[in-house]
Amino acid sequence: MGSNLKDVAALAGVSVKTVSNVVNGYVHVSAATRERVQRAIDELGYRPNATARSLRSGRSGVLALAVPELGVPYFAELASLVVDAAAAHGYTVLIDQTAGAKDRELVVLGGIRHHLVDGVLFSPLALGVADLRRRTDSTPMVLLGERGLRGPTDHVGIDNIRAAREATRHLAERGCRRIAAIGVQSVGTGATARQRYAGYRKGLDDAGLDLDPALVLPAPRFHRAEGYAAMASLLELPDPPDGVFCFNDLLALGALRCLHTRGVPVPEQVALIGFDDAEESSYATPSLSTIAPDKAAIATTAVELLLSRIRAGEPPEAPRRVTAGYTLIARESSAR
Amino acid sequence: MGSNLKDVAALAGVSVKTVSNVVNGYVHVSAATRERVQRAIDELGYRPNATARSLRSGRSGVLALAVPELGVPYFAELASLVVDAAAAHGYTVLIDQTAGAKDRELVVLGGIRHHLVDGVLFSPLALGVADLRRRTDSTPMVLLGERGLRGPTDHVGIDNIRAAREATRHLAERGCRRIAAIGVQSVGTGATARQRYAGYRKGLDDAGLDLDPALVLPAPRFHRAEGYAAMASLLELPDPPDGVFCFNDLLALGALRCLHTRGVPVPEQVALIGFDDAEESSYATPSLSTIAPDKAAIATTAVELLLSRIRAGEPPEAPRRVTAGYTLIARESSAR
DNA sequence: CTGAAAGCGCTTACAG
DNA sequence: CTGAAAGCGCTTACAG
Repeated sequence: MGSNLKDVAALAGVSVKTVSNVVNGYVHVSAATRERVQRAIDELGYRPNATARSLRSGRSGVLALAVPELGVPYFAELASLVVDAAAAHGYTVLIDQTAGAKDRELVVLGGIRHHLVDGVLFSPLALGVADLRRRTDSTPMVLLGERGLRGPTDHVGIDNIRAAREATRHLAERGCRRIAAIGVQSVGTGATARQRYAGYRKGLDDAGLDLDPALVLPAPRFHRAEGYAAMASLLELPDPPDGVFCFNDLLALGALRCLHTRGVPVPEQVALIGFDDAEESSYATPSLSTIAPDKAAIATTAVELLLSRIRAGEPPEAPRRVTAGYTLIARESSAR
Repeated sequence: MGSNLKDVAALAGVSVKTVSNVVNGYVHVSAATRERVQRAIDELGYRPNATARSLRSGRSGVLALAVPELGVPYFAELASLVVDAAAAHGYTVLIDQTAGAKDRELVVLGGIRHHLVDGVLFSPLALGVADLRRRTDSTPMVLLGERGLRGPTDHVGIDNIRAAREATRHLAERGCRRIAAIGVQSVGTGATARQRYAGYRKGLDDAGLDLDPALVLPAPRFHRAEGYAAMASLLELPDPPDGVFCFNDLLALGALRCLHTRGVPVPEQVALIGFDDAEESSYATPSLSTIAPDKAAIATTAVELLLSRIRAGEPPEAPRRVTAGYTLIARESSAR
């Protein structure tokens, strides 16, 4: 260990440049030289120093992915796809968890490990457009997920409003008249929740149903336990819902468990639909209807957008916004 | 953007060394100088170049975590804990997915991004002790998970054999007489599966039950679909099992869904226990009994072991093996 | 097809 | 308390 280009060059009796050429697979090296160099490399156990390489070249081959938490299946699945998509282009991914906390998201905006990261993929929860505008760090960045489209940054996500509207209408078409929503979030944050709520209201409208504020429950973290608790309080209402649109699958799975515990038949008495299509949703009993964003497309598109920014040396070009597709998957939880 | 120490030094009218001192928070800088430098830093928007810093210092502050796939909840939860544990020490984590494929695990052994990674946390599936012995890369490495303890590498995991034995006995104590196992894997790979199988056999012994090879089913990837399929074939046996020990929770969740679909009451007719304690297991209906490894302890211990190796400049010290704890959590799926 | 030299941006002894 | 210089290990023009 510890050998460098110079050692290899000395042993092979060539210049450093020639060794570099061999290591990087350049064409114009004679076969004999190449072999001699290769032998020296093997003998010394030489490994190129990625740090030195990236200091010189200005590229590290590392992307950062900042998400709220890997413990949430949606982000874990997305991370898995991003890591694979990046690997396909020779890039490695470094993970940053923000817990969706504003201060930690601002740190990401400020830039993590400058010059050690060629670009940033970011799924913010708490940040607003104003924060994005205030950003001074110039590392190329692409936003992931379902946000408002008016920011100054490249972005790939799905049309949340349309998808949520469709989910709500789906329940109405199955005969639900009192459709609850679980997952609204406080003002100033939660663009995702805000959009899904907007879609929910439009869906109600489409179906000629009135909004009942008693049926709209918050869930700051989109966790299972919040879905459980929200469902429990909905069931205590004098006039409980006959359908529930949960803003993500974890909330729906929590709600489902609550309904089981209380002996409420699903979908007969209460129908359920979620959002995200976590893998576990199709194994629940009853299996969970949901909106399935095209996560693979989101991941590959985001990586490609980012790499094109990196290669372009980021001109002050207009932000690009890509809308990925989604599918409504009707399963047992809304089959009636 | 693009300013460096030299620019800052010029603007502040001091030497590069002094700027470096201020940036790194050294004590022996006069307040006046410090402030002048800080002003120049702010004015230029100077950000230290992490790459140059690590080339010079020999430390990058980056750890690699290599796991089969983030899509599996156990690894996602572990990754989440590792990222947080590393962050607590000022380290960032880069993710490598191996899919549990031997060739890709060998790449990890060979070393990823040399010198850009200070140390490696590795959860191998296909590698054997022989592969570990053959390793020549000298980047500090710690193995994660539940493997044989005889390798040449630092390791932290739980006592799989004991835990699996306990799980099996748990079913026997609940009155199960024909206990199946889902999750055995082919020879040469799958130390985890092998150990859990060994524990299963001991558990049967403890309970005075005979091993019935017809009740032992393979599952190469530990995925939900495999659990479903294995359960389906177990139900077709002339003499089906009355209890099933699944080698992880995903298998158990797949089996559970199969039992629901076939109308088999759980735990009355078939009791079930899993392994890992994925968060979703406590929300299943019935909730899933399982072995809960102390994942937080595994993550923090592994990070600490690795950092101590990195700081020590890795002497050829004997490998350290840490056994983390676990709990058997009895839930509804085995309550009878 | 190959070589000698400069330099990426920092930190680290070495002086003073 | 501060400065001038060397060097971490590469790659990149520039020559030949």
